[in-house]
Amino acid sequence: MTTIRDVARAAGVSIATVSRVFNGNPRVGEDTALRVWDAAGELDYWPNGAARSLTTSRTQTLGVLLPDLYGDFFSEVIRGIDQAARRAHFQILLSSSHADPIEIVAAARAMRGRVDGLIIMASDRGTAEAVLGFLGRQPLVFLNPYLDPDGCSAVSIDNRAGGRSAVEHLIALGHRVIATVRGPEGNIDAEERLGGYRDALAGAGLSASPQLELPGDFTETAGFRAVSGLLAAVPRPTAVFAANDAMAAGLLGGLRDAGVAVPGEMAVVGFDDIGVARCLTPPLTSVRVDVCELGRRAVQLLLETVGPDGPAPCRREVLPARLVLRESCGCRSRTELPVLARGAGDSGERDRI
Amino acid sequence: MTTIRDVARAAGVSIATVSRVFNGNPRVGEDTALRVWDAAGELDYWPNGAARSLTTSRTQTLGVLLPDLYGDFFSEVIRGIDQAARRAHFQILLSSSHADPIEIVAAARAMRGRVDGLIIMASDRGTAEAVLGFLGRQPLVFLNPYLDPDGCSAVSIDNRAGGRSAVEHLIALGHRVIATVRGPEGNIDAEERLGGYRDALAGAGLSASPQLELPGDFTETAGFRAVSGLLAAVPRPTAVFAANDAMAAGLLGGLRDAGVAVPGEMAVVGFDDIGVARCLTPPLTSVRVDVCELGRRAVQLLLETVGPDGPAPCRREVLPARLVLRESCGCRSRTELPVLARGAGDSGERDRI
DNA sequence: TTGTAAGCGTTATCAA
DNA sequence: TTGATAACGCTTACAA
Repeated sequence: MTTIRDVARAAGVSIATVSRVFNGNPRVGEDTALRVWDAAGELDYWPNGAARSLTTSRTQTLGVLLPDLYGDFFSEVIRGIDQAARRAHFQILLSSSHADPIEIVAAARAMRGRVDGLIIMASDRGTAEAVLGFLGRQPLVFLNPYLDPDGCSAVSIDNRAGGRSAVEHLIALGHRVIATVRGPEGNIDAEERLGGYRDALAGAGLSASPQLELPGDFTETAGFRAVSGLLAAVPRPTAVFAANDAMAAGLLGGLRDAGVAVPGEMAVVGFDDIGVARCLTPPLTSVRVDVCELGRRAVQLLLETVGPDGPAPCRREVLPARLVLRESCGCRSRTELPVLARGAGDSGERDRI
Repeated sequence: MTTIRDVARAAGVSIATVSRVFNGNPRVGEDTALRVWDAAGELDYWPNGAARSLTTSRTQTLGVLLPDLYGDFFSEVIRGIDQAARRAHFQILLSSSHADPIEIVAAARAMRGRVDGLIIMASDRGTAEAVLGFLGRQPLVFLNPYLDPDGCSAVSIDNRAGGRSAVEHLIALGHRVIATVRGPEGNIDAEERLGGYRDALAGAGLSASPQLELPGDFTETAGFRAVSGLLAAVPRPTAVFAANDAMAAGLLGGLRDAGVAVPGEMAVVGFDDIGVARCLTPPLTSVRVDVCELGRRAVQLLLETVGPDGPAPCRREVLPARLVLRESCGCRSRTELPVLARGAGDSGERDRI
């Protein structure tokens, strides 16, 4: 491994000068700088990150701790984080698939001295508490709706409003018995979405009922499995709100297999608006959230905190969630909005399309 | 920030002793060790990673460089890498969404001194070449079918065989005019899958034709858009092989909107077997690949290389791709295999279910 | 069993 | 504009 010393020797200067050149210090002679760049190129030298961060006590790295997350949601968060971090010349140290507080705290501890700050998504309240307790005072942004307002910053999605708008729409369409498929027990986002569902029912004077709140875990299979409970409920629901699109997709599959017409006999609404939502049959009405932006904002907030201006005051941001109407809720006929045309019109909203 | 010195002072020992305790060195008195742990706990001390890696010249970190990747594929690769890395007490420094060789090489360079090795997925051959050229001799595993057999290790999916088996199945079902929707231009996996398609046609004495090889970019929208070309081809194809499931989903959506019966008038096969494949209408026949395992194997190979036994010989591994039959290819009627039952039976093969 | 001290590859503070 | 040199926080011979 070539070090700064090798370059200094080759260029006939001191290591201080080489360091200056690589840090863009203007007080270096032009020809000297050129000699240094040449030597460095020749020797294929690049400053050692560990050594650099030891002296500067800045790592240019953000730690990212995520729970056990699947599919599009995960990739989009990371994409957003990665984009924003790279733009600011930060790297990201990732640790995902954490099941419990112990694991996530251990992972955070192992990042000591390697990161300038942490972005943490706690799957449930217990984890969030544990993290706050153990991690004391280091720059930290939660990817959660939550918490002690002045403990740290947080960005979240307006899950509650999103869930409410979905169910309110179903109510506006005339549905009176509306079921939901819940996310994992204890999951904060899932709880908020459920809260939105209940809010909407309460707002319309409809009563909630345990038999209408079917268990789920965010997987397609959970959606499939929920179908039997859905059809067994008395009175039988005419609409169902799934806490995410994977489960909504499972519902659509299961309902098709059971011979139940959607939206005729059962309206379905999902949450997340994943890419395949409009490819399902019928195209899935869902609540769109900009998960990528969620990641970007988290980085933004964290960089404000670790920035040169010293610790900025904590902030909380909530990103909107917007209902996207398609055919699975029965609000529009297919002929009104051919999918091909819609795909084109949507393109500005979804960068992957 | 508390350092080893603070702990030494508090415990009344030298810094060497503290270091020994934290490194599990057995030559430390039992009571001394206890005092050190106490002091460390009290002061909330944990060794600084940067400093540690500077002395040991080991970072316990793996660099991961990925191209612009979407959805389930991305999350699963990371999941696999993360799992295997954590098990070996390694962290991962991630940089994704790289569009071109310049970017990926720059990102790799910025990781100097911060990682013990690199896992790189090059989207196209140009990138792979560039990486090999610039990164010279540091432990490196490609997540690609590829390359200079003794330059470095590589793990890949048997895209070619997977594509071939999908198309051979269509041929066995009697289809004679079979189209494909290609992945992004230059993408290695996409090219291999296309190669498999062509192999199968050639093997059956069927002729390939440019008008049957529709352009695509791995997005649902590309699938939607491919429908018009598909239906315009003369003679009209009776089956289509999509280079990934997102595009296959788009095809299903587009064909439904166009009023073309699947599989009756058009059989459809995808690639990847993403979670929602069986929720589509009709359930999508696809080629299953264990993407998570791909990530795990990459870590395994890399750890062999950076391991204490010195640089192991380079290895190449190819993971199998297996056709999963569902209804979109018309090979089975729905009543034969109710989806609910299949979901249960499949559970051993797919950990998320 | 414990302590002293020499690095590891940088940056940054002095002088020159 | 440059060069010595002292940190940075840790590991690890080598001594005691």
